This record gives sequence, C-alpha cells and structure tokens, in this order.
Amino acid sequence: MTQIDLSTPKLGRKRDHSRDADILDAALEVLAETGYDGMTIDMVAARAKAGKATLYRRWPSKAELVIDAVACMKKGAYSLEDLPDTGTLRGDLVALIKPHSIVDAEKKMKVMAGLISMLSRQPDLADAANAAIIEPRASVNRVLMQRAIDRGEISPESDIEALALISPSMASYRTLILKKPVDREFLISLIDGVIMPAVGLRARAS
Amino acid sequence: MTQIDLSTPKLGRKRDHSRDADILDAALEVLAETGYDGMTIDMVAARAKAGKATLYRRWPSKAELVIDAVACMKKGAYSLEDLPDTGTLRGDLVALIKPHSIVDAEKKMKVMAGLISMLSRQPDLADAANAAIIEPRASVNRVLMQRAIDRGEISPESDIEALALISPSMASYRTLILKKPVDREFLISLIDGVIMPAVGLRARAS
DNA sequence: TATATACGGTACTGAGCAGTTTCGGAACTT
DNA sequence: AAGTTCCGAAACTGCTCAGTACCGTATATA
Repeated sequence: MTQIDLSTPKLGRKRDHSRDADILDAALEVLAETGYDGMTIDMVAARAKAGKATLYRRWPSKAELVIDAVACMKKGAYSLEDLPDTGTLRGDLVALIKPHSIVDAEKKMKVMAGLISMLSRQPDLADAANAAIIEPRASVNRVLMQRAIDRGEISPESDIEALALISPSMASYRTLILKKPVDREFLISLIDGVIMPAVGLRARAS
Repeated sequence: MTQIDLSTPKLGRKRDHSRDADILDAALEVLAETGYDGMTIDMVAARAKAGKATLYRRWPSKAELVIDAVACMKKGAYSLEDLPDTGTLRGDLVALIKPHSIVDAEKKMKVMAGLISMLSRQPDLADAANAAIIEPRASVNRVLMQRAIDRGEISPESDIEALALISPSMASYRTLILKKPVDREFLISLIDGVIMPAVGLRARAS
C-alpha cells in the first residue's frame, strides 16, 4: 500500500515482488515475538533471508513496513459467505471453534500485543490492526446473531453490537494481559456462560 | 518492594523517602504517555524534579522502577467494605460509575497500554499489572453479583467469574485497541445490553 | 555485448538512551 | 565545627539500532 515506486523503472533487473510476502510474513513473526520496539530491521531481513537494503528499497521506514504487514494479515480472514449454518446460534458459534482458527487467532493476538504501544502514536495503524485482527471476528459474530434474530431464535432487542465484541475482547484481554491460553474450553464457557444467557437461551439448546 | 537498601546508613544526610511517591507517580505519568520503551529515566527524573542519579540510588534499573510504580498503583483501589448497596444489582453496578472512577480507570488503562509489550518479557510485571489494574474492578463486580445471588435476585447458576470480567475486559479492549473513550454511556450500555440480560434481568429493573 | 537496475552482504554514520561518574552544595550526626 | 551521606545537575561511556553507502553478483533491456 505504502510501497516505494518512484517512476520509470524500464531497464535493468526487475524487482521481485514475489518476495514481498515473505518479507511481510517475517515482519509479522518478529513483531509477534519481540514487539514493535524490540523488532529490528536486521531481524526481519535475516528471517526473510534478504538484505537490509532490499527492505529499504521497498518500504521507506520501519513504521511503513509494519503497517503494510499488518494490513496484509487481513487476507485469510473468514469470508462472510461460507459461515457455518447449523440452524441454532449456539451450534454456529461452536462450529467457529476449530483448531485452525484458534491457532490463527493466537498468532494475530501476539501481533496485536506487539503493536499496542504503537497504536497511540500511529492512529492509522490502530485502524489497520483493528480491521485485520478484531473486526473480522466481530463481524462473523454479528452475522450469526442477526441470522438468529431473523429466524426468531432470539429476541430482536438483543444488543448485537455489544455481544459480538464479547469474544474478541475477552480473548484479547486473556491473551494480552492475563497471558492465559484462549482454548476451546474457554471459548465454550464464554458462549454458555455469557452469550447464550444474554440472548435468553439456555446452554443445552444445542 | 525491590528498593536498594544495602546495610548501615548511620551518619550523614538521610534519604528522603517522601520523594519516592513523587518519583513513582512521575514514572506512571511518563509510562502512560509514552509506553515502557519510549520512556526514559531522564524523563522521569525531570518530571519528578529529581536527578537521574537519585533514581538509580533507589532502584537498580528502569525495569525495577516500573514494577514498583505499577505495584504502588494498587493503593487507592476500592475497599471491598464501602461498596454501594442499593438493593438491586443494576443499581449497584450503576452506582460504581462515578466521574472519579472513570478518570481513574482511564489513567490506569493508559498505563496498561504502555506495559503490554513488557508483559511477556517480565511475567511478574504481568501479575503486578493485573493485580493493580484489572483485578480490583473484577473483584468488586464479583462481590456485587454474589450479593445479588444471596438475596435471590439472580440465578445462582450465573457464571459470576466470566461476567465479572466483562466490564474490565471490554473497557481495556476499547481503550487499548479501539482508542475510544470508556464513558458513562458505554458502561451503561454494557450493563443493560450484556450483564443484565445475561443474569436474566431486564434493564428497567430499578 | 553494453548498460541499467535489483539482489544479498557488510561496513558505516548519527542519534538516542541505560547506566556511571563527578561535582558543588545541602542536611544530618557527633 | 568536622565528618558523612544525600541531593540535583551535567558530563561521560558503551551499546543498540534506523537508515545509508558501497561492494560484487545476478538479471533484465536494447
């Protein structure tokens, strides 16, 4: 998005943009492991098996590289089309809990942890992080709950906006601050102990 | 807690420990404004109108100073004795929302934001931060909900443990990631849109 | 083939900062 | 008063790191 591209590269060797993804992935890894301030350009270059100069040929600064890396995380999120549709809200919510999605969410949360300190200094990064990490999950919850309203399973008065944010925010709190794992058990207890009661359903309603 | 104090200071000028609080407060301010990595000892010393050497005479390192500063935040928290007792759960929860407590919580959250990146490197800091910032509020919620169960207002099956964490975690999510204010309106909507429905009460109850 | 550009690698520059030292003065003990 | 320790201020040391410059090599155009 914020790549360097100042005019007329006609002659000579062309930039190998297929490496961009490797570099951005390496940046995300280092970001998750050390945080923004602990992350160095040399670490990222080494991880991507690239030269430091190569990174600076493509991004003007460390900050821009990180912003691009975070924005790129957005890909691979849930597509709103192929969501589970089990017929019940609880069934849908539980169906979202898959080993793959747990690991993916954990990775994203570690990236988020590394970004927090930057968010107040770079407001656009806050937007990018929210759009890439939190919003996709909240959005899925909103859709599933709206479906439940449409089919008459839960009250249309339910505060979808607030309820959709519960699992992302509880998960981020648990990862960022408590440093405890967000596992299947925790997510189920959230569904049965908070979400289901809040929409007026009992847990056993499959 | 981790202060320097190696033996036998008998003669000469005595260390003025009344300044400790000023220095720790200054550290918290800088921490909230710039985050751990952006914070420098010189900033803290200047803010506290103290010499840098004075800080190093009292704490062995920047990390120890911060740990002490965070631990000191714990004071000033709610005492579990003088909690509101309005007779209804909603009344109690709403009574907790006072201008003072909002400002106080906001300040603490900004400190937390500055600490996040450190928490994985310093596990004891994670405990201190949780004990000083999150736990006091969660603890209050637990007590109020337990009272509601005891007086038969809500079901004893309510998942107090999870519900007590909702407002702290939603507030931290909102501050740390969304960068939106945690104001009275938001807290009320949390009570009426999530907590009350989840314990089986309607919002208008008191 | 000649020219131009990207590549990985390494060395360099300049700034910022944790932590130390030094100093003149102030405060306490005897 | 003499001796001791603390104080704030400022200079200093050593290291890390963002960003730049340069190298020999690889790959593209003409």
